Amino acid sequence: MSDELLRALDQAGVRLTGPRREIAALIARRNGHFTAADLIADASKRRLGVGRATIFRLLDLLAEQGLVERVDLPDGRHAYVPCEPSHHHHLVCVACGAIAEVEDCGIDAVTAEASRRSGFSIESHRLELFGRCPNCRAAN
Amino acid sequence: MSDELLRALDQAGVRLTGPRREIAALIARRNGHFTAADLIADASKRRLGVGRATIFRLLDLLAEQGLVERVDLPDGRHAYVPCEPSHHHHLVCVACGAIAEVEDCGIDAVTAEASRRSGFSIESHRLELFGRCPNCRAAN
DNA sequence: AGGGGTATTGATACTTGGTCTCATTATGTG
DNA sequence: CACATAATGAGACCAAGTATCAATACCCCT
Repeated sequence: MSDELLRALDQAGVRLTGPRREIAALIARRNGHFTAADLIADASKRRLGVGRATIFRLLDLLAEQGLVERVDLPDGRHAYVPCEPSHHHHLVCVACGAIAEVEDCGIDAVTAEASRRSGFSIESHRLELFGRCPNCRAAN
Repeated sequence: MSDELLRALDQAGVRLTGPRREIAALIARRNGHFTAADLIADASKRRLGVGRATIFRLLDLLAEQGLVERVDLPDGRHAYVPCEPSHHHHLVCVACGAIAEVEDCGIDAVTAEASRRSGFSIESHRLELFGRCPNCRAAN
């Protein structure tokens, strides 16, 4: 539900405005990833009268809070996925767009090894995994 | 040198045209990553008369051959990095833009673990590491 | 070496994803 | 309940990339 997003925004000290509530609801009723264009289309379909800019602004805010994250799909498009604010990575189903989160499962060893070999100090990383979710596998 | 890029393009059966040679030379004389805009600026500074579209088209071609790869920088911009065609990942220096390549060093274990936990079958992944190269570390 | 089919080119228009500005409106604090 | 201030929507703008298309340049063939 969108309550969770709204609660977190409230925590963050931003105003809980009408448009923000509406956009949060749009995000909540999608599952898996979505693009900014999806939200814009949803909003205009329902004649919510919220502006393009407001949608992008809310996405920025949510991203700052770690409630949403931007992933770059293999085809070059960008999508946003709602998620927990802790550090983690995403598994994206290339067939249906479903998302799963995986917490760290050994990446640190990889970054340590890369650091050792290259002499770089590593500050951050980005890992995205693409594949097929159990449902889509079952459906062939 | 740009010869390597040109040779590879020749292998791939594309025509070795004047504009392509010139753009390849521009790429070769950069080190580390660059954006399409960088190349466009280079080209116009030297009055090469090559069109915007041609630059993007060559980048596509090079990307198809795996001679160049697109990375998404942490700030959201896109850059291209020249690289070997084998599967690997990039270490990007956030200070100077230098690039190092690391071959697989344990990622497979991570993807296997993620797959086991989530039930997804994993087809591909993208890993980018950001940090500081030895030079920039030395320079504080 | 030269002709010619075809890949490639540059110009330009367009699209997509996102940001900026600014006058108007809504929020929540006191 | 008033008011300072955050947030909004409209629309211009920007950056990165794609599509179209007539003109050009490769390079294969002989």
